[in-house]
Amino acid sequence: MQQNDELDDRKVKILKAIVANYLETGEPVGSRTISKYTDLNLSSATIRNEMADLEELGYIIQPHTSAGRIPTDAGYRFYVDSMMQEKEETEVEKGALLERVDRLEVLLKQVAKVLAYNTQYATMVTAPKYLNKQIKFIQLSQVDEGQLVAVIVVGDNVAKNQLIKVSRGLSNEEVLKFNILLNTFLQGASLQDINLEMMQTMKRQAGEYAEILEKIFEGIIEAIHQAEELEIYTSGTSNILKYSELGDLSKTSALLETFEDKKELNQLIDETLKFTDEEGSGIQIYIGDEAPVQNMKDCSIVTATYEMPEGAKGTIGIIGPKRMDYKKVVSTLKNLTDELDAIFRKEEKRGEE
Amino acid sequence: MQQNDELDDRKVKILKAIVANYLETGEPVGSRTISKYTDLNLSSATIRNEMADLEELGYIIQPHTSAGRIPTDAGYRFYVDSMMQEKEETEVEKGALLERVDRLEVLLKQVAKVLAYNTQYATMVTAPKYLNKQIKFIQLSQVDEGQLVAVIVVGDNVAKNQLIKVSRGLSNEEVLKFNILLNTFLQGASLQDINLEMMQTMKRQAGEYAEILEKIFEGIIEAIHQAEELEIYTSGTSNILKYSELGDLSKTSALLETFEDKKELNQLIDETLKFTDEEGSGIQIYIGDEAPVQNMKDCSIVTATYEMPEGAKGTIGIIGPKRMDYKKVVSTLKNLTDELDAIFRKEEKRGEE
DNA sequence: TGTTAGCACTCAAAACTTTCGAGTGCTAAC
DNA sequence: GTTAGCACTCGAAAGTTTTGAGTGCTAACA
Repeated sequence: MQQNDELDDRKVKILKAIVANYLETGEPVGSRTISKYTDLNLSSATIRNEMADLEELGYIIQPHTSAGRIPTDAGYRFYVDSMMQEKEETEVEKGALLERVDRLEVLLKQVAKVLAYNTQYATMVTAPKYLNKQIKFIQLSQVDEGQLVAVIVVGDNVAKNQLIKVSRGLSNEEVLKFNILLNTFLQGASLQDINLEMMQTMKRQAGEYAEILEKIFEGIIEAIHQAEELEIYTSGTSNILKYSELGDLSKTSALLETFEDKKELNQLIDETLKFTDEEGSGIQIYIGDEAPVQNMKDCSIVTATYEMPEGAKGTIGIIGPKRMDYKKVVSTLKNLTDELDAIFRKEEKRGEE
Repeated sequence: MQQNDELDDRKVKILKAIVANYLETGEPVGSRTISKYTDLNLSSATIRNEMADLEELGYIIQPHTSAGRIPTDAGYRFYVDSMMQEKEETEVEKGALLERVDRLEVLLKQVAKVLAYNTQYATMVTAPKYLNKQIKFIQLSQVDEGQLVAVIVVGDNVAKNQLIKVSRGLSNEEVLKFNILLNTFLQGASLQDINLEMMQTMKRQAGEYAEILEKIFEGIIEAIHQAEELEIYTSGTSNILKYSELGDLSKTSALLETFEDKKELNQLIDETLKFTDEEGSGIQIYIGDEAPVQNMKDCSIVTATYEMPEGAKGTIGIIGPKRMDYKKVVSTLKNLTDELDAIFRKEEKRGEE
């Protein structure tokens, strides 16, 4: 059992018992309950004394006189920390969670869904963040008289196309010339290389085709966006209703909006990716005020990081009430990232054959 | 003023007043209120008699003895019908709702957002449903050693690409051969033409490249999906909390799920597109049980159809409480579709230059 | 000195009661 | 046909009582 500067073994045991009990029941827990709940064989009076100490130390609090105690954020934090140290692998039914799917997008949506279903909380999953953002390939082709398609491959995995309408058909020769121009300037260019000056130079050289070029640029800019801006998939947002202490409608509403808008979730993801190297498991827990998103101050967030063979990293997170089943959530999350890793490794092998 | 088989002018006037008043206040409306509210100059007692008749006819109902009356679905329906007949153009602030954007997807997301913001209800917008679903163009190119990209253009507006990893690089010649094979079989093919038999034949001809072909097929299948399966953009779902008679958490939750899952919304869209040709305005209103989606039985739905120059049609809808500001919603919706139409027309001209 | 039994006290939640008033239906008179 | 008047209904709001879980303190005990 871990030691703590201010907590002796007995207090630790009692605190844990309080938090565990509160997680289970959701009711403030009283001294008598703990007296029976633990194997300490202490009377309720003794527990009361200890509880008074724990309250003074800021780990638990009384919602009102004559009620039991509930954990403060610090109390939750203590509980979670010691839980993570113990690392007792709570076995959750494993495997077969994910169907085999081919497209990353579909897979990730499924991950979010499965996780939401298993935990009954709101979940989010981000696509992996690619690091290599060079333009690898760019090609213009004629679909038919008056319509062109530009294909741009950015980095290792993002391909983007842009349909372009033109007033007249181009000859094969013209298309070829165009492709040479594009490749000369853009192939291998890193995205920040593409600036206004370069665009101007290209336009000059393109002469009468400047207009088409303009549209291709649009396509490129979008491809950049897609490569940079993380896709975020959410699921189970309606679960928020189930745990949000109903009554405070405006907070619930704000939280739902955060999920709909998704922009704010980026903050959360940046935060998680920052810490991902340090710890092995890559699992992080934010309790209450620790959350980097304002609207989640009343929630707890558990996140995990997964990694693709190429090194791209993504985040999986669940957002629930502070009073959540941390053990189950953590182990479910672990399983899921393991499964993901397995799928990616298989995928890689398949590609190499 | 319209005539009705069972309602004389006075009853019509009273019914309308009841509905209008209830929409405003949300409170059951009593006889005294109506007596003052209308210009009929009748005492509350007379109104009471009329109200008793209207109740018997099923247009209004008393939530409990000693309360005022509220409209039934039939009452709402009557009100909405006569409102739509009158066609009084309630002027809502017009124009400048939509920023100019280039990509359809971005535009439609914005439409959903703007509408949600203006009405404070939940909204959904679908991408236009294209009718022409032939494969128009298909091309394979080599990105680099070991990676190919296949581009498939379906119909007029959907381009799809698929990255394909292969174990060895292909020569230019090989790529060329491949393209000839693909185009021979697939170009101009309507999507239902592509069947197992065709795939088998192609695979035989492809010989050692069968594996690559397999992946291209995957890409095609996805392109089909994307062309067929409507993208649905939703916004303002958190507004549901604001009007859902709070207390019935499970219904609210179910409704939120419907919006998250989106699959069920398809039913609604199919329904709206069916009726779109008949009426000029293309605006339809579903009240309560009229809704084709189970979870919306307690809501009203107002939908409008917009049309792209090529004839593709899409749906815009708002989902709110039965007690919604129909006039405002209808005119906002009209404005928005008008604006959309304008944008598309401009777009078309731009392309033709 | 740490533990415990006992007791007075607190206070939210639940259950019950009272009051209030908006609204009704009916009847009789205009 | 319309209206004034009146007894009646019943939900909502406000107030009251009861209940019981839980506390803190004190005094006694090992």
